[in-house]
Amino acid sequence: MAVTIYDVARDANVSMATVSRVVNGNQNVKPTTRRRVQESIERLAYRPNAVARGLASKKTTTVGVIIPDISTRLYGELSRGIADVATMYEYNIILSNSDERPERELELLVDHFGKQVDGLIFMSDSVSEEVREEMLRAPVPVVLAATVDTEKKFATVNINYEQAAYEAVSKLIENGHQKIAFVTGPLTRDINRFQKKVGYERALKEAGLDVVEDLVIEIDDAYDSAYDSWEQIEKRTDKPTAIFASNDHLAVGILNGIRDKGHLVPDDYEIICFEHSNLARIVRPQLTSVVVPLYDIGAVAMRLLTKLMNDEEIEEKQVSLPYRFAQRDSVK
Amino acid sequence: MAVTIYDVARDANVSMATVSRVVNGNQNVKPTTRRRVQESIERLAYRPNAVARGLASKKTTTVGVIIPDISTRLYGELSRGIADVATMYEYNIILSNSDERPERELELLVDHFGKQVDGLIFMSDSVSEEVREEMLRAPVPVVLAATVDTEKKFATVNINYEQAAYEAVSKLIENGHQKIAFVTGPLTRDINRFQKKVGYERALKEAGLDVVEDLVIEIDDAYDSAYDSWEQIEKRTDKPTAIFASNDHLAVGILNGIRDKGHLVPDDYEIICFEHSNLARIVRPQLTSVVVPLYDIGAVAMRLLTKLMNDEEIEEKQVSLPYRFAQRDSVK
DNA sequence: ATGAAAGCGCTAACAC
DNA sequence: GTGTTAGCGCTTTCAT
Repeated sequence: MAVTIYDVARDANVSMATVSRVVNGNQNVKPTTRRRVQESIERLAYRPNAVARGLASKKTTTVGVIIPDISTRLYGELSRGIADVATMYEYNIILSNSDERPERELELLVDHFGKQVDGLIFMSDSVSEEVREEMLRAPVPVVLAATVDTEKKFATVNINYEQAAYEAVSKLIENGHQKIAFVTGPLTRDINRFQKKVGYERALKEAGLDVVEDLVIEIDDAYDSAYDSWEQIEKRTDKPTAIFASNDHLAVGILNGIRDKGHLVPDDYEIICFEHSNLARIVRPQLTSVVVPLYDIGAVAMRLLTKLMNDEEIEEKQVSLPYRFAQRDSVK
Repeated sequence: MAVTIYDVARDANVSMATVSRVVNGNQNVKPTTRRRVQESIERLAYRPNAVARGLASKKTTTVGVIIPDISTRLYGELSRGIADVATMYEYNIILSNSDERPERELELLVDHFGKQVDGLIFMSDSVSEEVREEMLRAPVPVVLAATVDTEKKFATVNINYEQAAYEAVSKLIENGHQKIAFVTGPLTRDINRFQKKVGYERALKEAGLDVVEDLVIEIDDAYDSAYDSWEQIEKRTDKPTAIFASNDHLAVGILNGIRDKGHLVPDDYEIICFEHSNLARIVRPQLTSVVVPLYDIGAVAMRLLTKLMNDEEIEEKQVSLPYRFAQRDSVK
């Protein structure tokens, strides 16, 4: 049996309450008894049982993190931001992958709340009605990170994807392109449909260009899909001269597709994308892109959550972080 | 206040014990009362409190995962393997980043054990004496994943890095190279010093080649360091004609360094490396490499842990997984 | 098949 | 400044 607070109390000749006080840094303990208790703790190698503490205090110092897929660079980086701030505030993290499946997200929410997390950070490219309702019923604060909440009901941390997409496409238009493709993962995902695509179309319209549905190329969100898609795109009579890609691995797929066919970027085709990793700097030519501050989104989301958990006043629950453009070599 | 097992018991006109039985699927409940209890659970929206359950049962159905850095592809992939098997066996994961810092690893171990995890998976490129001792004292099973344990005291899941390095370097030798550099992250890390470097040297010796310390190029384990290092390497009078890199991002750094100077791979220099991500397939030329089954290492480690937690018989605690070579274009 | 009751290890009033 | 005591919400003997 592990040593408990009671064993320490007996050893130090004090009550459990006093031991509890020194363990929790309560000031109302005479220095001499504090020392005595600390010695007993040391000698017996006492380690507080966080589960018992959690039951008694109703705080677990644990937060839940529901994430689509931790093995991607995007969510790996985001998680690191969350984790570092969590460490700073002495929270542990229970991390679960949802694969963007609404039923799984729902299970996970119930599961995490059952584990009595003190708060939760949720990430997904779209939020189903059931998931939204479950989060609205949450017994603890919830923050959405890099996740679009069209109804503005939740605390969120994002960048303005719509505006960034608009600006990215506008650069391509300024360079004289008339036919610009938007290569994207599933448009069933809110972030693609209601943010990036909308920004893309707004840029086109404002420039007086036609919005051609055929130039919206919806594929699996994977490098290989993008690579393979180029062959199809190139065959078109009305093929694009520039590509706006939803993220960097898609962009690199297109880029390699183009180059492996013997064409040149940016001479024959220009490419711009959202950047989620160092991939954009690794490939040749390096990709011009919108740098998404993933780590910061995670960090700010976690910081926001700590405030919510402490019932602190929040000035603004919908945080929009700045992004920047990295001018590199895939756009002239 | 949340609804408790007691509320359900009163509502269904049974004792807490009976509610507990139906919640836990115990067969000793009359079907009619089972139904009645389930209806009450439904109506009151009762959700078991996992913390209370953990305190009473001494099982939290949570495992700890201590990992160097979740934002890297290597550990992201490894984690996903762990997480998927954990989900399969209905465990949650508490995930913490150590950045390979021994003091932090130690804190984390104590922290996780305090949270009463039922088991723990530990990853690190080297294991300090203090960390080793803490894990030996662990109150629950521990499995090392992708982590070298020279003394074979722990349950581990790995590939044979030494042999793989040996084979990789041998390929380069077969192609006629006499001066082969080993580009690696810090040699303070056991996996580099006692596995990969040893395999590299064994291949050299067996082929009757000199082992030149100058050709062991120890740098920060980062793309940019590798990229920058090429400039220095190239200046040497006794420069290598082939490179064996400790991992793919290092290899790509070297590759880009070489190409940006106007040289060709594999014509001027050949490169082979350990592969931890799809980066090796994304760059041009694609990298010939040793494919490390990261996902599987994670999955097998977690599976092993479940057996240990269930006191099942283990045939072999030191698991060595197969690896394979991907023959691509950076080696002729 | 069901219930009563004793904890699990700790926190948090409250009393002294 | 310190001790007493009543829970926190559940599991788990042990009776019946």
